[in-house]
Amino acid sequence: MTPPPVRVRFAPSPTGWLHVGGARTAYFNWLFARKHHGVFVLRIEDTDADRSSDESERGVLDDLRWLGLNWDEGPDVGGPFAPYRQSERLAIYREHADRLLAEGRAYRCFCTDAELEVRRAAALAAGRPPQYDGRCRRIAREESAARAGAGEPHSIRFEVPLRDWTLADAVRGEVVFPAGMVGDFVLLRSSGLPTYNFACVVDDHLMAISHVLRAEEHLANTPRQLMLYEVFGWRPPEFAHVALILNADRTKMSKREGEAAVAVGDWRKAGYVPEALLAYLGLLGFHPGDDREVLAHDEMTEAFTLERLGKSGSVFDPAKLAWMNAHWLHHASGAKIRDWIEHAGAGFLPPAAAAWPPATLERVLEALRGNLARLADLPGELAPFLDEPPTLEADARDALGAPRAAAVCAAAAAALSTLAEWRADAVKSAIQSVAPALGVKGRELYQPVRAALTGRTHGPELPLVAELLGRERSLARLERAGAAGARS
RNA sequence: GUCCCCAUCGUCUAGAGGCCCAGGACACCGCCCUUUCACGGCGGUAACACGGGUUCGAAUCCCGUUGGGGACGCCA
Repeated sequence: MTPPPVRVRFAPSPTGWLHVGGARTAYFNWLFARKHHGVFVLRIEDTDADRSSDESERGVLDDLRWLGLNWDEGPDVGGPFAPYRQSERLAIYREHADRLLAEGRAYRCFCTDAELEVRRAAALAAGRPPQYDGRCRRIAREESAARAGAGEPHSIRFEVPLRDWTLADAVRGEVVFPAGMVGDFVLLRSSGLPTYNFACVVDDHLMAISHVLRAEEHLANTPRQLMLYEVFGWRPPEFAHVALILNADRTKMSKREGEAAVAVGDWRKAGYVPEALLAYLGLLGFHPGDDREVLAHDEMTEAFTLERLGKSGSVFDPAKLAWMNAHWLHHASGAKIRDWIEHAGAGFLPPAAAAWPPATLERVLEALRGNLARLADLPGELAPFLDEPPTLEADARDALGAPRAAAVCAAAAAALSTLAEWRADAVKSAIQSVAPALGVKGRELYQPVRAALTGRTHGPELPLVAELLGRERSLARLERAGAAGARS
């Protein structure tokens, strides 16, 4: 028997922003699809009418696009199993619920929220599992139909078979859920909207999903889903439950005071690049099997297997993410960084720099990349190339105030003004040529020059900076520093 | 409370009975490179939760304890 084609899905609920845990789940699914030349489906689980919003859906899709996790089928691009928004599939769920009702595998429940809440609280207080007691099971079919016909609000509950359920999970192995673990659960709410477990199973089956990779918090849902696959006579997909991403105190990662940002959008706004975020996330709970610590998408695709997913939760470490981001920036070409700026939102690039010819911008970015940890550092690092005169930092003011600083700058300006060609190597020799006459070298020579040229005492290699600054600006800045010293 | 899951350096992890008095990465600390900040290179501190088994031999297998987490909803 040939295995079914690989079809995986990411199924966010549009009730907020995209969470880094969701991003990782989406990434794993995307990788798995790529690896097996399968299909990556995006399905919107907007069955919680109160909490779902169009704005949130747009935000989640936008973050996924920013991450570069493109989907083959979804609400915006369509596909053979459309629609991909659960709120547009209500008739399908109703039809399947009716089928179970007719077959006697489900029943109408007329209990109200208030009643259920009271019983839940009582059960908890008495130390019993807070599950539904199944009382509406006993309502006769005729009475049930009559009450429904009279318009009495009701939900449809699944009649849970009392037996053990075994899940063969790709990550956890065989997991047995003992009988009685779950009570009769709701399939269709009184509002007509389906619940998660029901809609999920119906859709996964109808959309021919072959593998479900999702967070471990859904592990306990799986027996419910297995029950539904069985009553419908459907073959369940393969399941792989990925361990959670945790806060520093090892609780499930959530937005809290003093914790790392959980929203993908927050990292985006902070100037992180999508490849770096995914490279970091991809190694939380997954290991490629060798000592590589930074993997690009192609390498991850190649390495990715369900067997190499870990079982225990992983604490999210912002310091390592920061390192990962800096690493990507340090190794990127100027063109790549320009790409990121364009793609990640142009907000990080000062307008004056955006107006440069692309080639100029790329050269400057390539010179600066070693000093960039985040795209948000761009305005600061570009400032010496934009401000005229450059803003003097405190250290730079001190460097220019040093005994021979003004003389060095004046001499450097004189030497540089004779250069035939304005290139980094020539600039370097010219600067060095003034050293013997003034009796300075090393820091004493370079620091005043750097301070005069950039307003700072640190930054990329000095001759390169001078080359990028250009002859006019460099000479003007050095002459100004030299003259300032002469006056004092 | 009940059920399920998990347990190696501070953190991410390698490790599928001898290759491990435990390897890599981040962070931290030294040193080197360097005009500076970074980058890079070299080195260092730092872990098998505990107790019983099984075995010639256990981080690795089994049992228990402890700890942590997740789930138990007309949320997903």
